[in-house]
Amino acid sequence: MDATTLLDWYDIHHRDMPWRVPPAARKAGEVPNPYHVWLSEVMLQQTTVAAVRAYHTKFTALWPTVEDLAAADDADVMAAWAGLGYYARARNLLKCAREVTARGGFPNTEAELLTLPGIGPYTAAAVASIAFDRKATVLDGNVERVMARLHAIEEPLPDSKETLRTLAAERTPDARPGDYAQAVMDLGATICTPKSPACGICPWMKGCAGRIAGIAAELPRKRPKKAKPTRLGHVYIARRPDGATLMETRPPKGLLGGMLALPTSEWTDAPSPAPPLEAGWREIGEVRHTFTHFHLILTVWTAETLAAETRGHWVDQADPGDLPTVFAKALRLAL
DNA sequence: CAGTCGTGGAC
DNA sequence: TGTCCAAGACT
Repeated sequence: MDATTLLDWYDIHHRDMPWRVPPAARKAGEVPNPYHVWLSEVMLQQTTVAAVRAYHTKFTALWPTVEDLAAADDADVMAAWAGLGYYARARNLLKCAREVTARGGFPNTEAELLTLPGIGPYTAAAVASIAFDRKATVLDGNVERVMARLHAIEEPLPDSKETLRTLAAERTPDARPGDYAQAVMDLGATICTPKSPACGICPWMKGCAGRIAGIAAELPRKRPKKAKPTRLGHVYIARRPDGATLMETRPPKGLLGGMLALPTSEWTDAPSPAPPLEAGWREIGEVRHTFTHFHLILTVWTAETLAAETRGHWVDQADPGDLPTVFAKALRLAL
């Protein structure tokens, strides 16, 4: 029921990831690459390991060092991030890479890391511990869940967050803080899962108050969420005879900010007017997509050519892979 | 502080 | 099909 028990479990059940140094290699003196660790932690924010793997591999191949990333074109980085979601992360990733490069490398303390763009309390603790072996307590969704169950905390999130943070800090060991941080999160991801936790094989089952009380699977409690509204709009795919597609770069802030996109109408609660048919627009179907806080239904229109575009620019080889998913869906419908 | 900000997989 | 949710940050 202590950190050593968990580290023993981690030594056996460690999961390989492209950015990780396995515990055996770390004990032999191998040091993590801070750039790889930072990149992985930003990508992993609210995102599954399965989704991150390919993107992490792609990014380190395109930009092997943080200096390479700092020198990249914004549009190339946004295109490479397309499909991973939460695009403010990509914008902050570039800002952070440029700051780190300007100051000659990553800072190696939690407090200094916290001052960088896109690095909040979780990521600062994760990079400090994993990349630099500093004692720091990570508090992510996994750790919140594990602590809530171990101590049978019934107060709902987010009210209980600071209590959970204190409990997590009390358990953090002086030795192997990086491995420990990854071990707690792995425990949450593989054993202490949100639904039907595998308490029977948990290295911390002895003394878990939530398991003993029979309420582990119900924790952590959470305040009810708001319902998602549905918004409606139109998306326009204009193609030239040579195959070029009219696209635009979205404004630098807000939803899908800075991303390459197809032109659309406003997205409203009530249906908006269809485009004038004399302009040659043809309806080819609809696309449904759900964002974090609303559903979206877009009517998809195509036209062979427009006399003169009023906005955007022509892209010769439109690639759905360079677009946020909602636009990739619409483009695939037209192709 | 509560709202904003994506996506795909699990159930 | 709908709901939940994943290694959160920013405003």
